Amino acid sequence: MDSLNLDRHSVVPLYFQIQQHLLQDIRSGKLQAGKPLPSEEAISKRLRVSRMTARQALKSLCSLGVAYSQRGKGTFVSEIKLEKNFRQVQSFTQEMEAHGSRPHSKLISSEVVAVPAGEEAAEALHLAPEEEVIRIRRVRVADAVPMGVETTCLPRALCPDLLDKFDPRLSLYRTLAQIYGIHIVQADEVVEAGLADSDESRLLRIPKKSPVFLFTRTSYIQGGKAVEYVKSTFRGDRYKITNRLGQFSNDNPSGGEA
Amino acid sequence: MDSLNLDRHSVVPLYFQIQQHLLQDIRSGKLQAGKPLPSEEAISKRLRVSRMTARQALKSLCSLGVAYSQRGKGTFVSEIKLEKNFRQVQSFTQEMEAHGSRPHSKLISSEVVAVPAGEEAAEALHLAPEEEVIRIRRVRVADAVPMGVETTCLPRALCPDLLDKFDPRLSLYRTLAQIYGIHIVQADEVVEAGLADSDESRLLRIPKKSPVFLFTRTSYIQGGKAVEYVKSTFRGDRYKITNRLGQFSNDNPSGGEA
DNA sequence: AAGTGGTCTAGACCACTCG
DNA sequence: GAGTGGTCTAGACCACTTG
Repeated sequence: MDSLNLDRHSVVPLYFQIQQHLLQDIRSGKLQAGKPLPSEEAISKRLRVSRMTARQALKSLCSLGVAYSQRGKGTFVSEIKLEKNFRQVQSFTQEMEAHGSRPHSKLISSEVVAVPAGEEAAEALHLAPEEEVIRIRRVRVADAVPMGVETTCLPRALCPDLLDKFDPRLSLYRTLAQIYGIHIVQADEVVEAGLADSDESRLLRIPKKSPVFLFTRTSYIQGGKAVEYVKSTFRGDRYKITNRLGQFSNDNPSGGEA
Repeated sequence: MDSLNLDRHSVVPLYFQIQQHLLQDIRSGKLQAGKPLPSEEAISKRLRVSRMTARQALKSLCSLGVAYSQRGKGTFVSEIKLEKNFRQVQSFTQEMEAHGSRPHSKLISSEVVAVPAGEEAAEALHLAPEEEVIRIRRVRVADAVPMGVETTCLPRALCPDLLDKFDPRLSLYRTLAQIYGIHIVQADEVVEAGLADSDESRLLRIPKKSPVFLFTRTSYIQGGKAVEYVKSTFRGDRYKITNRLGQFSNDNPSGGEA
């Protein structure tokens, strides 16, 4: 806390400089789990910022999950490790890279098709009748091991020339962001447990009726417009799901009593 | 917006009264998806609160996921439905009730045991050597259909007389909260896809080698202390997982560019 | 140029926890 | 009673978007 020199002319907000500094102290162990962080008053006085700015720094640590506040007591370092790889909206590519594996994909097919009304994909993407979608079917591979089969549908209107510009071995999400400015920020996902059919077992090189995950995912951009509908099958013997549940952002003055 | 009378002497914070009012307008359709919410200025002037208070109301809507802000443009109603039942930290009981089913449980066994060091449960709960845990094994039932088998471990030190006071047919989480003041606020969960063994298939009344989910869950209270370790097996034909991914709480001034 | 959200200040009163 | 976080005020300057 002492050694921090705030740069008051930086474009980086003061509260963010403070947040980063505290985060560093937590990671380095200078601030230990369960111990109180400096109070709003203390930060305010020592760094000569207003209390609201100090408060914003502390609250941002809370919403990151590395701290928690108790009225009348203080703000404390959480014992929960943040650094682990929990599930976010991310492509297979990002997920595998975060996990230390080298991902790539084998293209099975890619096409432009008109989805009949009533089909799941048309429902999920709110397509107009007979609106065209781009459909890409790929085998997802990590470190030369086939992990899953994935079929992605995107409304053609959003990315008309995707099939010309997209190298199907690379990350679709990165391509969408770089070329079309489409940033997926949220996804709804249904996971089922099932058995591999003959097609899947051949592509994934596993015995028929092996246990598999069946994913159905709809992805959204900021504001909630659906831009992607994906169905995929992943190997149960090589793939597992890691979730972190809870951690409500309690903007509820009751503090979340139930 | 017009008809709102703020109660300035209520214990309910002003920002929360405003938030609730806007939430109602969104749910009723008076404020439609994609349309701008009243600006901070507008709320501030019309309701005669400071701009920071108006801002807090709007930001709380953002962190609930029902709105999003764009610098220089405004704050808009998100198209994403919030009302759906997404996965939170909740007991089987709560999950089934939210889904409209009547849950109960059949006790298979309950005991106090000393967990050998090195075992998974001891690791997850950070138990001292030879520390005792309470272990409860139950079949989870929804509307008379057996859904899964669940084995829960809790450090005995936290709830010494749990086995006397807990009706195993009811919600464990509710009992922990009511009797011991233990509020589980977060959980880490690993999900695997597998096949039912003979024991599980008998208890769940499904064929052997049916597809199942295998859950391993560690639950935490505020501050990150682990209080529960659960392993469970759920039917793949009757149970599915619904997740909402993403929705970062961006306390990052960059706005989350990647 | 006008409107918007993002940040910041320097105060204030309150309810809560703890010694 | 001293210290803490929760709420609130009435201003301010900035960067950004849009017409």
